[in-house]
Amino acid sequence: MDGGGPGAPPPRLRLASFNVNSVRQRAAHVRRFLERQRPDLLFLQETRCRAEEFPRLEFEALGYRVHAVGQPGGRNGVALLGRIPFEVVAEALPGEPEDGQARYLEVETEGGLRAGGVYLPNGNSGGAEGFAYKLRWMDRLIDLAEARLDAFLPFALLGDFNVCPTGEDLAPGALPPTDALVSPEVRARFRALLHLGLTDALRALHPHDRLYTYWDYGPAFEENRGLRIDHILLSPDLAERLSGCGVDIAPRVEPQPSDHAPVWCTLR
DNA sequence: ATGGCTTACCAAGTAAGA
Repeated sequence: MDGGGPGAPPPRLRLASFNVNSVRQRAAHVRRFLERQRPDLLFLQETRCRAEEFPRLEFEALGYRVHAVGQPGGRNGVALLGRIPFEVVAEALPGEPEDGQARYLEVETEGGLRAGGVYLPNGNSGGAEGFAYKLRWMDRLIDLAEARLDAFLPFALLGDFNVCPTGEDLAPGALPPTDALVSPEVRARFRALLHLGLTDALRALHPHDRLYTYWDYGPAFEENRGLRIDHILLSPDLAERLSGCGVDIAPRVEPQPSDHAPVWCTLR
């Protein structure tokens, strides 16, 4: 039923992504999410610890393999928790050898799936150079996605893209029009990813819903003044298999939450 | 249009997040 021999259908997969805003502060939220949803792959962003500081044991106890990519200083950080075997293909986005920021992790799973976890620069800090870094990072991501699609790999990108793709993807007035999350150059680069042939999974299944994945700390959540900045992008063959996709707000309702909520999808 | 939160730095006040 679930994989196996020649001609067998590929197994059903659940993929998810969660910006945790410190995995050491949010380990219990992640554990409850894993227990409830049992994703096959969960990409984390803003883990904010070195790899050796990652609280791997409590996830391994739930049957997950853990691979963390961190950096000194308590910034950034990405990781993968996987219930299926995987091999790490990349621990950084190619194209800028001096880039020491822990923002990308790519794996190949047992079933031949290529999946990349993304923590795209915010672009509002660091002045002009901070914004230029965001644009360069997106150009590098476009180059990488093009190469993966040219190779006809079943390919998925999941993570915090720090982009509201359209005006439908943020509450009215939630951001000033000059913000780096809604800038025309940033949105153009996000569209360039889609034009390569990637599908925005959440919008594919919920084209007109008011869906957010981030709400500022404070009254923003109860007022539903949010942003849709966490995304799952699927190559054409994976998009054909897309059977469900959503935002899980349960971890955002729990005490001491991350400011983001997880996004997930199911592939038949 | 921001920091009114939150976090990591590490012990007081920054910097970053979005």
